[in-house]
Amino acid sequence: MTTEQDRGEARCNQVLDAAATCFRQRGFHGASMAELARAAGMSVGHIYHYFENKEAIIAAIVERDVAEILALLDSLHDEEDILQALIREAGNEMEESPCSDEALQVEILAEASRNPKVAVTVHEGDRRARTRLAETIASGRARRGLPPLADLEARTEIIIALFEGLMLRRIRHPKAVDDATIAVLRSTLHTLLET
Amino acid sequence: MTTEQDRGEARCNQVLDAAATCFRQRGFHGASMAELARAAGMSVGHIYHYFENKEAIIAAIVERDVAEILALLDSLHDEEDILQALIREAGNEMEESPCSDEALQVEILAEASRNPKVAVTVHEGDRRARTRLAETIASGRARRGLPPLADLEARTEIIIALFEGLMLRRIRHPKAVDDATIAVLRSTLHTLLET
DNA sequence: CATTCTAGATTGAACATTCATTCTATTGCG
DNA sequence: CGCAATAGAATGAATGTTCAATCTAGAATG
Repeated sequence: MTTEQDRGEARCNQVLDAAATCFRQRGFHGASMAELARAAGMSVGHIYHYFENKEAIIAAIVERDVAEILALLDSLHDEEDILQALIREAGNEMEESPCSDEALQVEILAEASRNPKVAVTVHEGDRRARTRLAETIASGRARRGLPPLADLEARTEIIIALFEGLMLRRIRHPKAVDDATIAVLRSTLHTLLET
Repeated sequence: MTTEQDRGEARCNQVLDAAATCFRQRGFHGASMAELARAAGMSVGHIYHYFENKEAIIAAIVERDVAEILALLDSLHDEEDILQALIREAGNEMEESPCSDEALQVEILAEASRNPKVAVTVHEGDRRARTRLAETIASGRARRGLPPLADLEARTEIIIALFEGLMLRRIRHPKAVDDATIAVLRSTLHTLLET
């Protein structure tokens, strides 16, 4: 039973991995099921053995994305100095090569703006993410012996906005990365996190 | 001749206004030409009298968007205190009702991430926008008697990231608007613009 | 003035293509 | 052998675009 479940799950992931690639390149509605099938190394008809329809695949991709973001936030708890790790990571994120996930992220947001089911997942995922980030920041400050913030949620919101804006910058201005910009970013985060 | 040009332009704008509405609701590739025609009050075939194909309509919408952003930046020059106007406007933007243009903005970015022609327009528009914003900030500081910034471009980049992130927040967390968040936003912008 | 003509504007059905999904036949495995 | 996994052609619907037919408005004519 476990082996069969594993195999089923592996096949689902095979589809989803392929779907993520196709969706990233072509968008949710530009990528056809035929393309997904090719990329997954599976027949078109067989995809429907694992997913009810294309919309179910889209929903699964969105949920996966939410889970990844939450896992990333979780990993911050392992850092000795959480605040420094956040600041460091922001700069590192900015230096990432542009072939990462902003295309898929933007597609998810575009879909959320017009598909109520996706919007629900995105909103719930966001609620959990910002709660977790707020806790993480509070925890990091406590470790540093800094006083609790009265405006913790507000600062969290602005920090998230900044991170999300940086992602968009990678589409609009892919060459934005330089030392000065990273320095301003880190200084801004320092103000938001450590003062 | 002028009247005919005007009529042609009016008809083009009729199509583009309708297209913007349909694209906002359904996305570039979810909205059909039949829907655009209905919304424009024009026959499907006649749209092709004004635009070569659907892609030309998409391109025109993107260019329109770029022009609007640049016009908005231009209007800042009329302010007595440019820096304060920027800070004030940021808070006002945040308070906007969520039925504004983030859906179309995100769709444009999604398209730019996978359509090279749109990407060129978006990149060029961004280059002009950030140049103009940097000049505006420099001008605002000069009016205040503040010293020029060595890291002007870097600060501009982070400010743009923040504005763009706020737009995404309207999709992910539509209820984010409260006084505390606006206060943090304005404080952050104060640091970036006025110190 | 009424009628006719002409050219441009306009329509929407037709067309060819593509799509998401279904379903029958085949394959693989225990 | 029987059942589950799998393939891919078939299906019906939807799409972007074309094009022949029709409409409209203004000029020309008697």
